[in-house]
Amino acid sequence: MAVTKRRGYVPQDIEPKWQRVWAERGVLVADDASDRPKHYNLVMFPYPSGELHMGHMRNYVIGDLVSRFRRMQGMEVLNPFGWDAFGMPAENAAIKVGKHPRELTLGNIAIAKRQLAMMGVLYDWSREVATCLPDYYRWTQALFLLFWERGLAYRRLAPVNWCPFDKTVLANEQVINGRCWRCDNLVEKKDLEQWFLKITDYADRLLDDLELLRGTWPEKVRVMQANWIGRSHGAEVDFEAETGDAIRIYTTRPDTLFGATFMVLAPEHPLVERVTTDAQRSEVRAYVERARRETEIERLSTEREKTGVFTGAYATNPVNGERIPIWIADYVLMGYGTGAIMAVPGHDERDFEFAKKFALEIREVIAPPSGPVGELSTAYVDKVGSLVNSGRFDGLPPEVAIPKITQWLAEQGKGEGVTRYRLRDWLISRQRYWGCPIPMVHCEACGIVPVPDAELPVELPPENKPLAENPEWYTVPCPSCGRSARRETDTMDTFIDSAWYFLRFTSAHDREEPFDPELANHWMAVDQYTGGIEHAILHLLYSRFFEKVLHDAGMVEPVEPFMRLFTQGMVKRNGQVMSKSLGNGVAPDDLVKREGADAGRIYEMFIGPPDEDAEWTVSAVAGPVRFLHRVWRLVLEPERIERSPAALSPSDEVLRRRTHQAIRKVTDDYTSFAFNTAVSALMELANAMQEHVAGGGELGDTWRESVDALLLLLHPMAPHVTEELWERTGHAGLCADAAWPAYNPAAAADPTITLVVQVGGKVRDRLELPAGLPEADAREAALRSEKVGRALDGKPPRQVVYVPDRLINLVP
RNA sequence: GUCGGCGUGGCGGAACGGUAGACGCGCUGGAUUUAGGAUCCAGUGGCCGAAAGGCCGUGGAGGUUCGAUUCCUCUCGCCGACACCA
Repeated sequence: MAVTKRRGYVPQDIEPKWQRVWAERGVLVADDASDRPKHYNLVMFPYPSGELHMGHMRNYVIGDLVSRFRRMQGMEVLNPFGWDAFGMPAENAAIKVGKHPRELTLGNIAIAKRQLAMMGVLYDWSREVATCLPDYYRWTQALFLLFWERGLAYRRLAPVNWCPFDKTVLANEQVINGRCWRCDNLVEKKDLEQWFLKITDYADRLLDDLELLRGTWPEKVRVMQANWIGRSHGAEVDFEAETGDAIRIYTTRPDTLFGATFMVLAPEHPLVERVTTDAQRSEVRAYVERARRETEIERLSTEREKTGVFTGAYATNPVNGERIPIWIADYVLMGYGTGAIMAVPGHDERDFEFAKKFALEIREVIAPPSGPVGELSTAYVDKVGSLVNSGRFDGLPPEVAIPKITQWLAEQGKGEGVTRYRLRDWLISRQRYWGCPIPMVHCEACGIVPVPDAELPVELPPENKPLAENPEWYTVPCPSCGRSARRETDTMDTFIDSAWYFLRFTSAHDREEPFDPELANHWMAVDQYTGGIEHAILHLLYSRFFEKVLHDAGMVEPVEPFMRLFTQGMVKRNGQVMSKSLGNGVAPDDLVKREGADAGRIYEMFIGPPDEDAEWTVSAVAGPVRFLHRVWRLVLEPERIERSPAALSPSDEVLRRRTHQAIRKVTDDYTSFAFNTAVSALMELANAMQEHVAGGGELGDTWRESVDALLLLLHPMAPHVTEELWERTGHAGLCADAAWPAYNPAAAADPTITLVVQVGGKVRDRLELPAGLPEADAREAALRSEKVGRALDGKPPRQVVYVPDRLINLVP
């Protein structure tokens, strides 16, 4: 083996060199026309906020590892990257430092790009996109118009979540416990004309198609999405108020209709004013006023005691004609169902609590299997038992009564079965500057007019101020009649930008359409998508929605965009998530300077299971550093070069076995994202090689095979050092281009095994025996053991359990 | 409250129902070195013991099994998501 002159491992000397070579040779530039099997490997693109730290890097290192691994396995890998570059933080930061958001954003992109490169992370940069650039957002606008044409974009007056700090509207999903997801300020309610995307039209498919992702998406994420969509089946029922108004309620428990002893309307319910009696009016108004002023967070607290007020009015229960009082209470939400409920205190905890507080009747209509309780001390909410006090439905189990009563209501014209969702339409209007303008014009004569495709993009003006404050920009001729009109000044939620970027990557520079359907169909769906759990709901749900709409529009075949999803855990330091604001991030620059990119990458994979959070321990990086020094020495330093004898020496045999066992283990671990144990397996291989050398083993063909395997297996994790050693050991091409080593099961098989001998389930001895021993022989060998004899006390075992090549258990 | 996830040495963590603690950090002892955050060898869960060996041990209590870190039931603790959705 030709070995270049020995020299210590100095990562800083070799890393930039190989980064340059990979870039020059276009390693990882995807070929649309390749006939190798395609593998679309994608990591969630980031918002370019400035310096990256090793917390961010975990995602990119995993992605890079997968790309390199799949490529060596012979796949044509598409591994693009881009920037989710619109958003309010850039706008706010820009104002603070007196720069333009574009300038700031592009500067941040340059920083991040350099940091990715110094970690040896490769992408097909020829496909780079930034959502804030016109050649991208032109197509975001085109897609918005497509949604509009398909009736999936609409505008309406809506009570919206308003963040007073960011001065914008937020989607429901962006309100966390009543606070803004970005700035954490309390969110207010406001009525505004807003743009929505009709994601509710796709609620069923978004829910049902989660089945297609069973086993390939984390169960946790599937459950979160299902809960978010929140489909429930129930019935809408009309209760007639004494004013003659029908009050429609929604219930999932029509079987409890006979137990409805009062009704509750949300304070915002439109019929509140109409039904309220004069005597109660001032009290009701005061309550409604108070509810309005209360913040979401106060109102939604379950801890809080129920409040409410009687309207003075009554309604008729359609199933039994009973007269029941109508109350107002803020525990009923206008935003769900019909904003009105029938209250069944006997079988609903909230209604029970309310009834107790206001001394309203509690009636038992579902008896548990043990029989009616009579006086209920708590709401009985289970659906087991049978109906009582429910007229001709008495005796039916709830599951049977539900469809029966629903059907009866429909026949009587008093209600119908309905399906409801927790999912709301997606509010996409934002009222600031740094976002994708909604390509619409408001004309007094023509109404809302879409900007013709030929006039796209609607470009942002240069001034960094809300579009609504920029008359020079928003005053335009109507595309339809030519008269002076006003551009839409809302921009789109940035989650739209990221809801289709994976499609744009398949033909990133297409000038005719958002993406080329043929190329999209070639590359889609994404084979492996990797990112943070924080996007479990929003980004993934919206992307799935877009994929389905574009599928329906005939633009792309797959109905799901991401075949496999992996969500990596966060990297913490001192118990807290690495973040800029906490100042506890580990900078890749420092790491590269000290330990080198490769050791950093290995440490990041070795730190723990990749789907779990991990604690960054500075001293522990030493392990990977030492490991790479050892690899370097092992590969370059042994100087005796001997010819392999015809037959393998015992040491060679062991080495060969360990090598093939490592090939199997590392291949499996990379495939199943068990990167931490893959590192262990590689360390074990290096230790085996070390033993071989120390024991005076031959450095012939077997040795060479081990060296090659070590470098190839290690390459996806530590690309620079392996590339350098690959070259120094006389290989012609790049390690990155080399084929993944083949696993030979015969070579990995152990000729002897350690048989664990148990007596009564306790380990008493371990015997070195040839593999594949028949039970009788194993038993004989076990019984010969002195320790076993002692444990058995001379008596023969009553039972013997034999697991070939592993264990024999003698039960006395 | 509901739904998830997780509890294993001083630390990060391994372990198809079959040798608990792989691999690494740290630590202890030794060897070696003109350089490197060096390197090499041995040891390192607890208790008893000079040793051989033995006993205990995966948050806790039960259960299934020849055998349980792994499966089941209950329970405690931590973390996360959702949270008055009728």
